[in-house]
Amino acid sequence: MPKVGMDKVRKPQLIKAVMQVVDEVGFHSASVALIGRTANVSPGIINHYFGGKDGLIEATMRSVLQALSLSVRRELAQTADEDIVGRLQAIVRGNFDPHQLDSSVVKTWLAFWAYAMHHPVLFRLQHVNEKRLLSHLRRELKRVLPTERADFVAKGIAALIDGIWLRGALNPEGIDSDLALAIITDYLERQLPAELFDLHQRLSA
Amino acid sequence: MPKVGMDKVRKPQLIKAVMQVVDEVGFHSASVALIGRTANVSPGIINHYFGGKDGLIEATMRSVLQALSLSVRRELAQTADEDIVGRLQAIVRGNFDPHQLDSSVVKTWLAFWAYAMHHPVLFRLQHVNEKRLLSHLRRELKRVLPTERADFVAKGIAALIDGIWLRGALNPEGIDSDLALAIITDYLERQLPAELFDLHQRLSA
Amino acid sequence: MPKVGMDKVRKPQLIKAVMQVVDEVGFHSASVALIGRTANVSPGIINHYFGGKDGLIEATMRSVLQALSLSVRRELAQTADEDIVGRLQAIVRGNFDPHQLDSSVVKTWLAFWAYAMHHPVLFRLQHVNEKRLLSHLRRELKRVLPTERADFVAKGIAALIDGIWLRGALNPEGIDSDLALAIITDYLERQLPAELFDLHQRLSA
Amino acid sequence: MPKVGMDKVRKPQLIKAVMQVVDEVGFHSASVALIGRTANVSPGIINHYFGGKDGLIEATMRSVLQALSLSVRRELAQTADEDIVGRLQAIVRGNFDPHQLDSSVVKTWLAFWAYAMHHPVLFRLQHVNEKRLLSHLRRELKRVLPTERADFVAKGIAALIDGIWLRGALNPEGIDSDLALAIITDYLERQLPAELFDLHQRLSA
DNA sequence: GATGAATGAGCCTTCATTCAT
DNA sequence: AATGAATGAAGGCTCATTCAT
Repeated sequence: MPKVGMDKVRKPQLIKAVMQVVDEVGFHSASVALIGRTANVSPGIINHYFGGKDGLIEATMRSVLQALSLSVRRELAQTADEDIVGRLQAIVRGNFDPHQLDSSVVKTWLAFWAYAMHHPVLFRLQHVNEKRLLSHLRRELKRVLPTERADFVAKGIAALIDGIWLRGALNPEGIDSDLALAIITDYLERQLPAELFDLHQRLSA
Repeated sequence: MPKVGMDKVRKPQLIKAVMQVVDEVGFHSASVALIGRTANVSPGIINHYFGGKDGLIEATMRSVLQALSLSVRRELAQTADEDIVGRLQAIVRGNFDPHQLDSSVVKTWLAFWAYAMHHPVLFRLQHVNEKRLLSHLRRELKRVLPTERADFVAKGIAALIDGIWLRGALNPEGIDSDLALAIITDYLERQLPAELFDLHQRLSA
Repeated sequence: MPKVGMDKVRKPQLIKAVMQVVDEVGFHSASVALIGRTANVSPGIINHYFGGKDGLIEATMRSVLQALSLSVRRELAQTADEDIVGRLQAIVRGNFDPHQLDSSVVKTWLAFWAYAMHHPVLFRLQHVNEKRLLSHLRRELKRVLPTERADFVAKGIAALIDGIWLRGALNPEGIDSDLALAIITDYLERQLPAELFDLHQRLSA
Repeated sequence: MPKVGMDKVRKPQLIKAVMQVVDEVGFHSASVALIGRTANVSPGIINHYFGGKDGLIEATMRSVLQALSLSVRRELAQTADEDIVGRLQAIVRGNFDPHQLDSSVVKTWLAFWAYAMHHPVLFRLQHVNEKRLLSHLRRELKRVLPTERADFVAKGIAALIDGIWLRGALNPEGIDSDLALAIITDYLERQLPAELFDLHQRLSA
């Protein structure tokens, strides 16, 4: 009697194990045997569900990307459409979601970037993700800035998000999401009309 | 007597080969056999000069870090001490030196970050490097901003530098150093007194 | 489900292959590749079962030691407790058991000794073995000789056993176990009271 | 101006280094690089003087064999021809010469035996050595015992010599040459006419 | 669906040997 | 005579993958 729907159980279980192993020993030491042991399954099963190690790696990367995308969309969904400052901050908060700051997720991201450089599928995935952040930011900024300026500021905010994230990831003290929000809000205050902040104040109250 | 002083020739030759291989096939496929072949030497020589693959990797990382440090110092040396804006821009230019934007260097940096997470020696090296950027920025900013504010702005600039660099590295179109300078100069203009820019104008003329 | 209980099959199979290879090409040429080929398994399996070549070597040495110990105990078990001469001869016969004279076993012993000098674990194993022979001999001799004399004679018999064995191992004509028994029995006749031999005669009849 | 007669200096120097290295790290870890370093010469020189590692090993073995032969001959030369017991003891003393009990010599012997099993040249050398001991013993014994008996006793003495030597080599407490002489003298007393010992007493006085 | 024994290619490393100097 | 840089084959080991159960 074969258990049905084991996909739903095994796949996330293994993806989580990959991140845990990457956290503990690094991507370069993440063997199928170790991942299997961490997930309490046999190494052979990875082939069964993912068609090989590469499939598992790819699925893990997709999972990380989706989690980020979900975080941002969840934050945006909770913010009024008129509150442009709030929406920009929501995008920032989504990128600094506690889950994204988890050690295993952070290390998986770092490994992901290095790995993606030589893996067309992952590279494209990552590029889509990168453009999505920019597109989210631009959408809001265009409502209050000329297109060209909106592009410019969007790139600034995106750089601040990724830069703060990266520097925190490489720092023993970790990522300080409050400081991230403070730096980026300060940036916004100097780029956007003051009225938007008054509006934001009123809507948040 | 055998050839002497080959250290000076072989070590840079092998370090360069590492970066070339990382560029071509990725860090995870950079075997000593391939590195040796790329450098036109036998694989065994790596042990002779670096005591093993790890020694070569470490030496490569140190080389990359030193090159960056040198770029920044070179740019700073060419800028007048009174020209605070110019000095901040020099730091930015140093970080976006053409050599740092070379594909093989970019990929080595990415690999370096992921690898350093699980390699205490490299982690410390990388951390020193990270703090140095902040310290360079802070030194200039403190001359015109209150300490606390200088710290805050230094973190912003550092984040912009690393963020723009990272996003460019992950982008098929590469890193646009002119745009980087524009974004960061724009940031500075909104953080620093206008007189500093007038002074900069005069000194650069 | 995969085949279970292969330990019981593979381990002795590989240990036997080690001895065969040592016999054929010598300890210094016994590579895991050759051992694997001899056992008709892949070289990787040695890691699976023994954790590495050293583990296999160690297991082989233990096996050789245990076989010797077993031979002696088997011979002793077949001899009446009162028949002291018979028991001493049983110990000798155990040491010259046909299995111990097999070319592959002989060469493994020789390699073992040289190797054990620089391998603490094996050295201790070998030392325990060496003391056990002495202890077996002493136990019987003390029943008919003063303690000090029993010690002295035990050392003589042990030396004769090992000396005859060694000289036979290094001799193209091999080990002559009948001669061994004759030489040692002659030694005993000159060290022990004649009545013991009369008793032995009667009990053997 | 090439130095002449360096053979006389370099060869013994390297042979000694082999034994020292075998003592320190074991035969299986005695690389030419390590031997060269120990002898304070470059690794390449081994080829120059011995035509390769094997030549050096072979020369070392020959050296060990010759030293033993010399020890025995030296002891015999100091003993009166009529003193048969004394001459037999001289042979024993030669075999337990302090130089033969040196740790590096002991370990070289052990390695030698294991290695000789698969090296025809060394095997023959070692066999000649083995026969020489027997022949020395037999020559003396035949003067007082029937041929067949002399053969038998010679084998007993040879076995005692090698057995005591081997057991001492494998024992952390080392080889006790006084005990060796005591055990073998005891053996002789029970195999040879008492008058020979009286004669020995008188001649030694 | 799941196991883990088994494979064999590929890795890093060691090492005897060669050779330009 | 002597060096030691350089080679490249061979070693032990790791690991993704396969497959009988």
